[in-house]
Amino acid sequence: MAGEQEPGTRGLHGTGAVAFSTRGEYGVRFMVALARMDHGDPVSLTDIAEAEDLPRAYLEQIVGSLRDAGIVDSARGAHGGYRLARPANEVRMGDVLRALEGPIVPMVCLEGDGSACSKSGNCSVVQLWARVRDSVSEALDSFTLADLAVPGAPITLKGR
Amino acid sequence: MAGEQEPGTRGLHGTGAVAFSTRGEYGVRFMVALARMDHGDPVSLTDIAEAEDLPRAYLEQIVGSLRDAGIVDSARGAHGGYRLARPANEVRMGDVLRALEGPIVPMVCLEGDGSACSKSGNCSVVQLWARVRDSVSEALDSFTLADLAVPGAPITLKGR
DNA sequence: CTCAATCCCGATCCTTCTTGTCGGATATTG
DNA sequence: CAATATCCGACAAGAAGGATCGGGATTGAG
Repeated sequence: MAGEQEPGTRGLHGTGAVAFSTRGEYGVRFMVALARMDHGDPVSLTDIAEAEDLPRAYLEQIVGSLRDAGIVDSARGAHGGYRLARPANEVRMGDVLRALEGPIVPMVCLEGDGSACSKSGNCSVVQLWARVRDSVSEALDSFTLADLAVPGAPITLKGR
Repeated sequence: MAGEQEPGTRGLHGTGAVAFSTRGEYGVRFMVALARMDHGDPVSLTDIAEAEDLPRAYLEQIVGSLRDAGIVDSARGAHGGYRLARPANEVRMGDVLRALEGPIVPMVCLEGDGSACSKSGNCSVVQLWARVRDSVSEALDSFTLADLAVPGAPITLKGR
């Protein structure tokens, strides 16, 4: 019996700036668990939710984003469940996080094509936000799912 | 002139993940404006709020954090206002953002000394979040206020 | 065919955070 | 003292986050 969780009990994840929400946390934990449990047959959401002690119904919503992004495949019906759409070492964590949380956009003025900023062109501050955005993307993409799913493996750093 | 702004109208800044709030945006814009206007005498909040078209009362709260962090000095009374506590080229933007938004903590398990994570030690995912945190800090600290406050923007088209 | 196991999907709900506003207290200058 | 500022705490509307719920659609097994 995974203890019932009350709504809005947890608050935001990460007390300060640049925080990912539980979508990011739960989704990543789901992916890691799936990568470990995926041996060919689909793994059911219930199994993963229990293994990771996550609210099943909520996780269902989150995994929908991963499916829509083509990161996992789903199979309906009895003995259905989820599988990795690609080998774990071909799944960049940046793709996972972007699917879960949307684009990495630290400030409005970087949205879309950048036309949102009225003073585009002579605004020097935008370079700061752009640098942050690129740094986060690089950091996330320097990990693959395989890096996180292997139990005892030392993390080998790529890039940088 | 400065049109009244209604509460909660704007929403979060940055549509996706890793977004800074308006505290970060307004605070940085305040700092840049102050750096440009600071010629020895204190600059009043009203002047800066008007120049940047920001809600004055709200900005007042935000600037309080900068004062508490020792990033700006304040002078009360007539002809009072704010001054940079240090030269602009000694003010790292990381310090500014941390003062405004709190510590850079992408995920709860990194809070404080890291003891918040129950499975600390054998959790490989924490390294992902730590990398993100460090990347953001480095990116922010690679800029000083002087980099942003210079009038001729760095990368815009070069005039003469 | 029926049934159980699953994924799928929309609606709803409560809480917390964000984004302000307001009114007054306090300090400083002239 | 009067004018000008910063300082400070309380409060409020709205958005976003974090889930729960109920049912619908699919599939495999007996």
